[in-house]
Amino acid sequence: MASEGKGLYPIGDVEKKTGLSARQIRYYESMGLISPARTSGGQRRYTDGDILRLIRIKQMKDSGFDLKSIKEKIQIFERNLQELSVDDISSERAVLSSLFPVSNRAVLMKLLEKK
DNA sequence: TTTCTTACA
DNA sequence: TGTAAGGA
Repeated sequence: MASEGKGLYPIGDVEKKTGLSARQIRYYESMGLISPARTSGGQRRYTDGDILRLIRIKQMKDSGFDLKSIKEKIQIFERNLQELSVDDISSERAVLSSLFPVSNRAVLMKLLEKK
């Protein structure tokens, strides 16, 4: 990739890593699903977390969910994630890096639970 | 060359 | 969602 190892990637790298078009990535940002950083020149810079988030969005999109549903799910997921105690999960990274793992099905259900 | 915004034969 | 235009 153009910026391997830095931890921040331009949109071209994100297209390759997520399989989403730059058009879609920018559109999702306008819809409030992601908030990438900007360089002084105005170019977007995505973190690994942003990319993981986009991959989850793509999976839900491919599963037939509309953007509205996806946005709600992610907001619920992340709001609940902040409220989870260390008793439920080993670490936040473990959850973020695992795209709906079967081994953590119970925790996943808890994260997606509507409050 | 890559990315950005705006706009739609 | 894709793509063209025009600038950075």
